[in-house]
Amino acid sequence: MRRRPACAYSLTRYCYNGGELKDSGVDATPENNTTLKGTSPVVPIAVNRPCAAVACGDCGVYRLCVPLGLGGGDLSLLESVVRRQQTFRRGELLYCTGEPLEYIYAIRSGSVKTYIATEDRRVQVTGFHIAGELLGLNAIESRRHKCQARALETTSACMVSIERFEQLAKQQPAIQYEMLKIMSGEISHYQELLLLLGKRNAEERLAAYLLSLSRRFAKRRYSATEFNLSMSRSDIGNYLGIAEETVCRVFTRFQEEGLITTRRRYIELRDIERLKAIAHEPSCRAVAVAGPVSGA
Amino acid sequence: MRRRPACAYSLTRYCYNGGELKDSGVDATPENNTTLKGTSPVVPIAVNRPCAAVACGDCGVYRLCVPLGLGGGDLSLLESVVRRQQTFRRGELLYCTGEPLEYIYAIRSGSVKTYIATEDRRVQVTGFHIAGELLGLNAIESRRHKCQARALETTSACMVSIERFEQLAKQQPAIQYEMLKIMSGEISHYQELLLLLGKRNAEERLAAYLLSLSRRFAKRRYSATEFNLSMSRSDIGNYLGIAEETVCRVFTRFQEEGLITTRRRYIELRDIERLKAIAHEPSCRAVAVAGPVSGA
DNA sequence: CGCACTGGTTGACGCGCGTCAACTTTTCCG
DNA sequence: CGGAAAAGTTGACGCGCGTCAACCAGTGCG
Repeated sequence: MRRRPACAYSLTRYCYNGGELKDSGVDATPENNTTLKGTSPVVPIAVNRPCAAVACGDCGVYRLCVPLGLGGGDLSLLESVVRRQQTFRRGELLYCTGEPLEYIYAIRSGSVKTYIATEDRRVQVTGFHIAGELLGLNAIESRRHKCQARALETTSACMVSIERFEQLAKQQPAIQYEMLKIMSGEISHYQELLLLLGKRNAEERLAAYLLSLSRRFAKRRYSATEFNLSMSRSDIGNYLGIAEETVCRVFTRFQEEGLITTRRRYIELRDIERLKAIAHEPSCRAVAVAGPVSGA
Repeated sequence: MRRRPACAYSLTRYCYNGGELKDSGVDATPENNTTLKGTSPVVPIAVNRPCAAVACGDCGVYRLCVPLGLGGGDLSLLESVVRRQQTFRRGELLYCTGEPLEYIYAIRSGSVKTYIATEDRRVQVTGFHIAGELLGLNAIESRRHKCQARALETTSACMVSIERFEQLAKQQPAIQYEMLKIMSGEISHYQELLLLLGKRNAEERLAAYLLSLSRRFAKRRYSATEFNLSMSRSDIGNYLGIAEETVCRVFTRFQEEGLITTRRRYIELRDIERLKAIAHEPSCRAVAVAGPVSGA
């Protein structure tokens, strides 16, 4: 019952500095796509870029604005709640475990990872968040952040004061209800992730991961088939519960099979259908759509 | 890249009938604790029992009632929303994936498992829910249930009409805010579970699992050190992402080490401190408490 | 009472993937 | 520009745990 070797070595592996980095500005973005030798010509549009702020209509907070009737002109009510966006550089913390909850963050551009750290120096990345997504929702209960959030690249976020938000929400149940819906969706997301971690092997996890990213980019009007990963192999592995080396190996295998093309953080999905088959995707959708249907 | 054996065999393993059972009434509850030969005498109080309804003050819905000022006498407002409890027998479904969301369930006694099933016949148990906990929250966004909920034993639940609840919530933002908090807590719970599935070995998972159950029972005024598991080894393994046989083996090892005593579904925690050490529990608490503190 | 069935337990075996290590490529910064 | 550190890649090796299978212990039913 004493510590088994499996854990002893984990200690070194997950002894993690939290990804602290000197800001290197924009990373790995193939501004110079010419570095890609021999692969298909890169379509010059729609690849996700840092610093390309999404339009309000593509933004996660949009769903919070609409019920206030702010879709059209008057933004003054919302302005009173939203503190204009702040920019975080790569490696900067948005918030830290244990800190009192002050803001909900809505990412306008860039990307962020959230992670929890245990005292024994292990880390679990709990999510990657891209433009249009919300951060900090799981702190509402305890009033303190339960994870760290760190910018993976230069990131701009709208900060919604939780205090003012609550005042507003008291007058406007609709806005709060939208919030409920977002959180409900988040719970479903985590449940699917559980399935991934509990029942899938490395290939299935990575295929599902790539497709999930693809879908989220598509929703934000970025290309669904080629994008730059802002997170390292190590972060991906940590998130999916597999070793960094396994991520590499599977990516290599995928590439040999013609499923994807990678060059460091740039990735292109070349056979989405087969990726879906590996990830059991059709199944998931079928299940979601299935079931007896009646009104409301 | 073609299906690997690992998955092929999984198919049989997780080909699951969903736990359908003829109702056998109360299961495995050692009414006859005399069947325990040679172990320490069983304390006759406070072991969790099926059909022992919790008091309102220990119930998860209590937090929904208070903001309405119903703590004291007038329950009429709440009565308009809560449909008096319904009883489900072991193996019965409370709701099914794909069904339109009609009720939020508050468990008054008994226990329920929730699980998602993929088309390829694999199953992931996403949670066990005991008296005082809420079910169905993750369906609010999609208006359809995203998982199945099945009674593990005879279970009584208060059913809150989601429609009436929403009407009420429109007039009473406070009640909705309580809901937000509950869901926020649920998200945190899933994040911890992710850590468990992604970074822990079988012993760590099971130790954490037992302690989590213990804490939840204690919160509901049941014994924290001895209780009856209403779920099978197979369900536990599924939930924790390990094989049923591994659950058995680890339980056996724990027992040999004097950490627990088990006899089928009855379990007694005999050395909570060492269990916590295995589960890295002190760490978790330390982290939760740590961090710079200021007001609000 | 005895058979069937479900749930739980234990042993044998082997594979997926974690670990370690060596190496390459890219990025960083004086 | 040049050295160092970080990130990524690849190969070798072995262990934790999943799988298979046999068996035991309750429980229900004819």
